[in-house]
Parts: sequence; C-alpha cells; structure tokens
Amino acid sequence: MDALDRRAPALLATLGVRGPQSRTQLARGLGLSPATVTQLTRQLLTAGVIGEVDSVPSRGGRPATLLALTNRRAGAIGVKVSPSRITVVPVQMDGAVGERTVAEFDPGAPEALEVLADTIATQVQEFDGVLLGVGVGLPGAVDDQARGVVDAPTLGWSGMAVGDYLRRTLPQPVPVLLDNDVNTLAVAEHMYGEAGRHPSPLIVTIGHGIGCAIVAGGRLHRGFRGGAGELGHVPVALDGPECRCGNRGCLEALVGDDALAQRARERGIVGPQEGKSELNDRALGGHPGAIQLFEEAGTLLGRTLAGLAQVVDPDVLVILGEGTDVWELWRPSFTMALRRHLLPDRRSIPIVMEDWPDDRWAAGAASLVLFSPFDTDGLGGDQGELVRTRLHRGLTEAVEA
Amino acid sequence: MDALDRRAPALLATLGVRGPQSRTQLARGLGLSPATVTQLTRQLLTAGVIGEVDSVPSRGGRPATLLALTNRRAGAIGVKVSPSRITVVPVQMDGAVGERTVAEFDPGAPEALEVLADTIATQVQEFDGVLLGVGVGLPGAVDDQARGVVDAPTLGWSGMAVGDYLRRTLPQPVPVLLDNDVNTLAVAEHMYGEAGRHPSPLIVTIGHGIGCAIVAGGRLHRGFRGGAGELGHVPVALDGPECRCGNRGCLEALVGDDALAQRARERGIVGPQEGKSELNDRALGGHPGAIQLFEEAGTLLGRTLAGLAQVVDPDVLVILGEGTDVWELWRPSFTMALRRHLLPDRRSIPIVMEDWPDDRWAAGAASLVLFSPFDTDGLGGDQGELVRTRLHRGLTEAVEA
DNA sequence: CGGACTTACTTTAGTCACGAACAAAGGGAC
DNA sequence: GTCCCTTTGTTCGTGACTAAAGTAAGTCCG
Repeated sequence: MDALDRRAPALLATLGVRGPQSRTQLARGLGLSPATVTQLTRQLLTAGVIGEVDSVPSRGGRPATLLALTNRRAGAIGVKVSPSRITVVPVQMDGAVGERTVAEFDPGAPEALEVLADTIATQVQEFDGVLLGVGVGLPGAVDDQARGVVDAPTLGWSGMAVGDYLRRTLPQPVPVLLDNDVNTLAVAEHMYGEAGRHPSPLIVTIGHGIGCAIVAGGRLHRGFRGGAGELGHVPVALDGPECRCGNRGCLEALVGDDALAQRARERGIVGPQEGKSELNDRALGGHPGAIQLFEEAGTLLGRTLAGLAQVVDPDVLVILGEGTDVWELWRPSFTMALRRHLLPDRRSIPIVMEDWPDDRWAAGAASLVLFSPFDTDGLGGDQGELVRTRLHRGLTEAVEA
Repeated sequence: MDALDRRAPALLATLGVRGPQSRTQLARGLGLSPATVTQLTRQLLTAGVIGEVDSVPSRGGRPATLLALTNRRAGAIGVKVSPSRITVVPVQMDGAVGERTVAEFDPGAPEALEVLADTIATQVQEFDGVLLGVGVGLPGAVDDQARGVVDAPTLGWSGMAVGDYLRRTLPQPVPVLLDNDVNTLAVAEHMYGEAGRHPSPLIVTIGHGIGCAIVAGGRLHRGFRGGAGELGHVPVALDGPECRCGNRGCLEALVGDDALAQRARERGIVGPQEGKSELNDRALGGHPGAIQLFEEAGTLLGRTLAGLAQVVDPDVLVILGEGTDVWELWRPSFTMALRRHLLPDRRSIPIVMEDWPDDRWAAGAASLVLFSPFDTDGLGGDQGELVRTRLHRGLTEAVEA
C-alpha cells in the first residue's frame, strides 16, 4: 500500500488536470495496459483517494465508469520573475487560478532573493489544499534544474543558486522547480492549451523579449544546459542596432517592445517621452507610419520563423506573449513573409495566436510543478520526485484526516 | 531461451559496434542494472553467441572480464541516393566498410526505382555474413518511416513509396529502412564519430546542398513528418538569387556548391565552362577573389548557424560533407561570424570538422540499420523490430551451424 | 426478444528488470 | 602479510507491468 508508485501520481494528476475519466481513457492517456490501470485504481479506490462518480452512456458496448479525485484540493504556486516585478499565483490542479500577488522587484538589489522568497512565502502560507510545490519562471537559462542555478542577463544574474536559496528559506519544506519562462509557458500550453493537441509545436513569444520553445513529440527541447529558445538573439540584420546582449542585429533589438518604441520615437510617430503603448494606440488609430512599423516587424519575424521552421519542422506555430494584444497589426506581413520563405509543402502550417495575459505566465510556471507527475524522464530531478510523493501522500492524508 | 528479448539485440549490437566490453560497461552503456546484464549474458554465453575473451588488469578492484561476439559476421548494406548516382556499400557491425558499388542514376527516369533495386540486389546477394537490413539515405524527407514514403524535391520525387517497393523487389526478404541522408549521417556520427561523445550535437553538412541534424539528449530531432534539418532553405538575404526550391535568398542558393561556382563565373574567377573544383583550385592557389568568395560564404554560414545555435543551444558543432575539403578557406570568417553573433557565454562552443568522404555517406545509411537495436523508441517501426530479431536469430543460427 | 457485435473492465499467469546483499578478485598502506 | 578499499560480477526475492483470456454490460438488427 505504501508503494512509492511512479504511476499513481501520474494517474492522480491526470484526473486532476483532465477531470473525471474512465479506466480505459486513463490507460490510453498514460500509455499503460488496462490491466495495470485496474490494479492501480483498485489501490487508490480502497484508499479512498479516488471514487467512481458517474457512468457515461455507452456507444455500443459496456458503459464506462468515470473515476474522479475525492479531494481535489491540490495545486501549486506559480511565480513569474521579470526585471521590474514578481507575480505569484496559486493554481489548482484542474487549472483554476487563484488570486495573484504582484510585488515590485529590483533584481539588481542585494536583497533581491530575500524579497523574492518573502513574496512567495505569503502565498505558501495561505495556500488552500495540498501544496505540491513552487514553480518559478524567469527570463534566462536554468543551468542545473536540480539545484536551480540561474543565468539571466536580463536580470543581471549569473550563476545564482535561486533554487537552493528558496528551498532553504521558504516557511515549509516544499519542492521548488525553476525554468526559463518560455519553457514554463510551453509546458502549460502542452497541458492546457492549443499546443497540447499537436505533437510538435513551435511556441513563440513576442513582447519585451522575443523567445521560443521547441517541443518535439511531446518533449520540450531544453538544449545543452537549458539555454535553448533564445530566438531574440538570432542575428537578422547585418548592421542592426546594438542589442542589450552586446551583439548587433539581434531580432529582439529590432522587433522587441523597446526597439519598436525607440524606432517610433526616432520617426516622430510618438513623442520623446512616449513608449510602446502610445505606439500601439497610434497604429490602432490608423497612423500610417505606426502601421508600417508593425508591418516591418511582422516581416522580419515571419522571415526569421520561416528559417527556424525549415530546420525544426513543427506542425503548428503558436504565438503568444504581451505583444499579441496588437497581433492584428503584425499578422498580415508576418503571414506573408513566413509563407513566402517556407518550402512549398510546408506553407499550410497552421498559425495559432493565443491570448496569454500577464498572470497566466505565472500560472504557466505552476504547470512546471503540476506537470512533474507526468515527467517520465525525471527532467525535474529530485524536486520532481518530491512533487510526486507529495501528491500521493498529500491526497491520501487528506482523505484519512 | 527463445525469448524475443528487446535487450539482447542491443547488447549484441554494443559488442559489435564498440568491440569487447565488460559486463559493467555494458550495463552502463545500455542503462541496465548489472544484475540484468548478468542474466542476459548468461543466456547468450550458453547459447554460444558471445564468449569471454580477455580480462583487463584492475585499477584497484576486481579485474573485468571482457565479452565479445564469437561470430561477428553481421552487418548491413548502406545506400546513398543522389541526383546523379547511387552508392552502395556493405558495412560490418564493427564499422568496417566493404567494397562499394557506384551506379549512374537518373531519378527522373520511369525505371528509376527498378535501377535502384537492381543495384542494391547485387550487393544483397554477395553480402558476407548475416545481413541485418538495408539502410537508404536520400536528400529529402521521409514522410512515413514505416512505409518508406519519400518526398525529395532534389530528386523530383513526391510521395514515392520507395520502402514498400524495395521490400517487395529485393531477392530476399530483408528489412529496409529509409531516412534523410543528413539524418543517417547524424546516426552514424552518434555511433562512430565525434558527436557520439556529446549529448546534444548540431551536425551541419556543406557541399552541393546545405543540411543539418539536431540531436538532443542522444535523440535525433526528426520534426513533424521527418522534414527537420532543411538548413539550406533558411532565408538569409532579402533579395538573394532564386533557389531551386522556388524561394529567394535561401542559404543554399548563396553558399551551396552550385551557387559558389555560379558566382565565381560571374566574377571571372573561373572560366564560363568551369565549376566548383576549379574554384577550389584557384582559392587554394591564392587567388584573392576566390578566397574572398569563401570568406563571404563562411561569414554567411557562421551567422546563420549562430542564429540556430541561439535557439537550439547545442554543445558542439560538427561540420562535414563534400565541401569540407576546402574547409580551411571557410574557417576564419566562419568562426568569427559565429562567435560574434553568439551570446557571450556560448562563444566557447567547440567546432569540430570531420572528414566524411563520399562512400561514408552510404556507410552512414547503413548505421540506420545497425542503430536500430539501440532504438528504444521504435522510430524505425516494424522494420526496426525485424532488424532486431534478425540480429538475434542470425547470430544464434550462425553458431549452431 | 434473442443473437451478433462492441466496448469496458478483471483475472491469471508469467516476464522483465531491479535493488540489496553477497562473493570474488584485485590494489595499496602500514 | 594483513587489513581495508575499490571494483566487478552474481544470487535471490520482489514488484511493476503485461498479454491473453474471460466476464460484464450495454447497443443494434432482424
């Protein structure tokens, strides 16, 4: 009964995320035989962790019995760290997002980590139900997932052992998982979004930074030491402006929010004190120069992604991020440039734009934790293992109490 | 004893490819526990398929006993299909390459498949030892690995069921595996070359075409329907020359062999009837214009690969292909452009150039077959399964006979 | 209204691979 | 030499998972 099943957490998580399911559905979803699911569910049924809740009318055969969690109060806390603020949200396993906390943040300050830990701590103490862990998404590469060592030029962090610090400092011992914020988005998309219906999506984020995540066969490509997806620093112009990474001609230095705002100021489209949001307003209001700016950006992004798609061959393109609020301005030129530079038989690749508001990024980070029961490769390291045992134990104890 | 072990073929293949190994080495290499290896090897030992051949002096512990195949006459036939010819070579499991057959080929001819099958058939009948299968590498995407459906614009093939045809036509029933030629190279590199010592290499081929293969965590990224790696058709110039794919500004249309030769003719570096090899000669002879041509190509390739490396984050860059015979001409500008456009902490990525003569491509295709015993994901489909059983049965029968 | 067909589970018997403890076979320090 | 350490390999018991065959519970059709 006390077996540290690797499968039981995955089964529980499936019921938590996808809602009530029959045994057969579970078997297919988890890649197990029906026999195994019978065994597993019997244990969980007698333990009272799950229960038979309903039965669906049959479509020509024996009707299926739906299983569901008897106690679904389990979830994770998601954290998004950006250069100016921290967003923290509690997320239940079924995807329900709780009330968020936003705190000002100066990543360069000496007490930055302390502030981060404090902000998270409040939410940890107030969490309703079984807290499986804390997922943190940040703009940068996570060198060692197990220890949580972060390299994030955007934040000015290099070799910061963020994971270790949080684990030591949080008010209760709770698993902490870190990853690049675009990667967390990719995981969330895979679990809840459009990308989950495709085996090999290419996920692109536009906004302040430009990033991407490559998923192949349901597997996130993290690259050597977690540095994959730096789409923003792909060189696209020979003599482009200098980028904050130090190089010249980076995509981000041409179509990132700051770059667009800068160019708009140079061209007199917005005033010297104005920025991206004013540019958006002008363009939506019909200002030809502003519209042209987005057209240029769309072309550049389209061409760059065409190149990437030639090499990676995804089956869908998912666009999201802050920048998508004016996606209609990018779309025409983007689509044209993309299709024009793709091999003929790939031009029909679907493009999906998803709205993904600010706190959803944080919710995405929580998915990092909520996904770990499914993570068969152990990419989450020992922290992933901790999440799994917490899920099993947490739910079982909740029932016994 | 007749167990269709999934593991036994992998073990046999390890011994065939890597040579004699101790049980502990095998366990580590195959990701099995020592206990399991003991069980497996006992069966194979009593069956006489493998034997204890030697023992190595210890380094502070019990000395290891080396195991080896008692009958190593097993291998595959590799085929490389190019627009002008077919190269066929027999390859033994230890990597030894036999004598090659080269045949003229016109992929557009109505009897093209017939010619292909005939050329392979001769080698099949003459094969020395247990023939595990035939591996075919071709310039194009293999839509469905199991059925072997090929889309290859270079050959003018679209939806050709090459695999099915060969399986029906070859003189004996033998597994046939097909893949993109760069993918086969990647597999060969993974098994025998430098890339095998790195978990996430990016493999780039230069020559007539420009291609690449992305390997992540020992896994080849094949893309949706096998179309990944079309590096040659990444757009790199706004108003570049028209490419044979129909688009403009493709990398291949700027730095491929034909493009270089064309440009050399335009600039009067070689005569109107001369081509790439004359260009090589001029450049190696010190012709400034010719040298500059390679410099430009190196810069372009370097910049493009920098972009790709930002997104994919490989741990090594492996360059090979016909074009590498004059790699020294590309190298300086390539290296500079690459490093200049990489994020600072990635600039130290190692670059390895490997010599890979023409018939090695065919040998690479054979690796497709020789690798399938290790292919735990079953990417080779039922053909991979066939290869595994042939390996096991073939070697066992060879001993009994 | 009963048989043919479908689909959903369950039981059984067995395989595969592993962890843990143990045995074997050396090196090195004193 | 004689401990102790390191590394290799083996034995044994166990647990996870499965295939195959059986059972349950419905629909559909004549």
